[in-house]
Amino acid sequence: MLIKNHLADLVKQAIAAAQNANALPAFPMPDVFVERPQKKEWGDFATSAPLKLARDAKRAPLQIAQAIAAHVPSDETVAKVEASAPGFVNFTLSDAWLARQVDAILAAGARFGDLEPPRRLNIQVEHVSVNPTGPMHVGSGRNGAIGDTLANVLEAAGHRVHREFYINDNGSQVRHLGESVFARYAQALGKDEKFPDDGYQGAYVIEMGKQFAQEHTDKFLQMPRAQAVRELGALGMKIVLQQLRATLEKMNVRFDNWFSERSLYTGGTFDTVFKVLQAKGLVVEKDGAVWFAAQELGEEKDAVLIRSPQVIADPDARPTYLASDIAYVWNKVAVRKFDRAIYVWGADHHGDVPRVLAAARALGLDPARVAILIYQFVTLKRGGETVKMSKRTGEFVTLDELLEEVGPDAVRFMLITQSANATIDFDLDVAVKHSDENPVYYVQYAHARIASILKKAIESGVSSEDGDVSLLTHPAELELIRAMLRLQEVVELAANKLEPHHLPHYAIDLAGIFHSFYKQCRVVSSDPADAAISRARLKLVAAAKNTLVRTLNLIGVTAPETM
RNA sequence: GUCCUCGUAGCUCAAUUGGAUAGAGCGUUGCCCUGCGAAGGCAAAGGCUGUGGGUUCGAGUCCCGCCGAGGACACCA
Repeated sequence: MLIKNHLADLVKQAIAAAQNANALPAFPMPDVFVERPQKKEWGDFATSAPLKLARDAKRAPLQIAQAIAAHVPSDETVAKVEASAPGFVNFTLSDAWLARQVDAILAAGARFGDLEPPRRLNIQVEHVSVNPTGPMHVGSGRNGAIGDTLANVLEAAGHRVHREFYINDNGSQVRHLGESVFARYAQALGKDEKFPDDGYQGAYVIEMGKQFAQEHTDKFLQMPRAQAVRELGALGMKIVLQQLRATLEKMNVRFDNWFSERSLYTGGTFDTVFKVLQAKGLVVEKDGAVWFAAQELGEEKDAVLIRSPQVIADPDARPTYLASDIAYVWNKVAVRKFDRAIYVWGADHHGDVPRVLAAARALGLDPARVAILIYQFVTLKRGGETVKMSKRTGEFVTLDELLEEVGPDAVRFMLITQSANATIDFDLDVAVKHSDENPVYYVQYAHARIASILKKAIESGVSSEDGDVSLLTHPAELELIRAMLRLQEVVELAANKLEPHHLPHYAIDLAGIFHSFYKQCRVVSSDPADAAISRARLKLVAAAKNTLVRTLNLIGVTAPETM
């Protein structure tokens, strides 16, 4: 159980006890929240409950705080309870209890920081899901960093998590890719084929054209053009998907499943949801197209589900992305029965959120089971100027290039450190030049330092065996323990609010507190008189390493032994 | 024009259901390595939280107006 929840219980007990003793008047038991105060003088935890109770209790807040403080039952975790103006109750944790937590952290090992949720949920995190038409750009990298870290955190919070990449293999983008590959392929064979105006101009398409010309000679020129475009598009997409997978793995992003959009049609899911919507009168035909009557559900306007034959000749290509999205949400929630389906979408899709949620409602799905996390864009700057990015023109900095220049750990850390709803301004010159000063190295350095201490201890024949943690009484030692114990709260916060950015901030804090401890407290000592404290501190340092490793793993970056 | 996100130290960003004197990193200035990794520590300077109102015991956080940045408003995805 989280300490703050335990303390909240103590506060409730104190309120009841104070009421029994007539120190407080009768009023219904409120919800009590305990939080971290800003100042050390205010202890480890505080509650502002007295301020909130003032009205109901018809007493001055400070008076209520004093009554509560006086009736908090004694508890092994708490050393001091104080009422403080204007109406807080402050808790200071017991030094002895804190010291004991070092053994607890070591015992928890790789599972330290895990929570036990009231109910273990099946959660799907679908993220990245970039069109498989070319190399990833940095924005999609942000998507992957957010999605994967979130998935890690939800697992730590005690849930079962399924990571999925949604392959847009049914849209016009893939057709454009096929057209582009076809043109490059024909050109590679010396044919004067016009490159489509809206084609993908990147060099990777030229490469594919050459490759296919070599592998298949003129096979695709011998078949009907439409068929060749389709088959080359499929081949091209396969290659792009392999590249995407490779790029994502560099960033430590992996998926349990790669889900085909097309399968929503071939597998009959779309037909099913279409009939459900039809039965509810939410499907209308207009101007030759089939529309989703979103207005009936309070949305601003209707949206096309299936385009008219006049606009798109190929029947397979007529459904819009919205048609797929509706079938997909049904597949996630109704068919695969995920308790929660989390989407990670870029800001350019935020306008689609209400329609998907409306569709979920229309299909009788609980909208609370669907969460769509929107993140803002990443803008790159180089030489003081914004780097414009467009896949069509092929002018963009790829994620691969960034990973190459800056390094996977730094990229992932930077993409996750900022809250999703803030845009990221990424100065490439600075990122490359000052990469040594990236916060991720600050954290990793703390880890490497600990690894070095542990190595030194082995060389010096000092062991943590039988280390007595009750000897850990130095303020810097206790400060470090306090910092380690915050991990669970950070996991809870990040999981509840779907805000993975809290993790790197915590990691920086923890590393800083470790560095400060290191400066103040000698761990491995050659003085025989220090033998006992050395053993205890080795335990402390091992616990700190455990905590750093866990935090870095959650963020998805490595914890190097040496740097 | 309507909607979404954002505006906090010189720069990049935090700030846990609205809580106490708004915090880090980088940069700047000054200290600290002849015992565990100086990719480090300690200290200083730096703020009317874009702006004007409002809500209340209390607002960076909630509401309204204005200014500024990015995004969305297709039979594109």
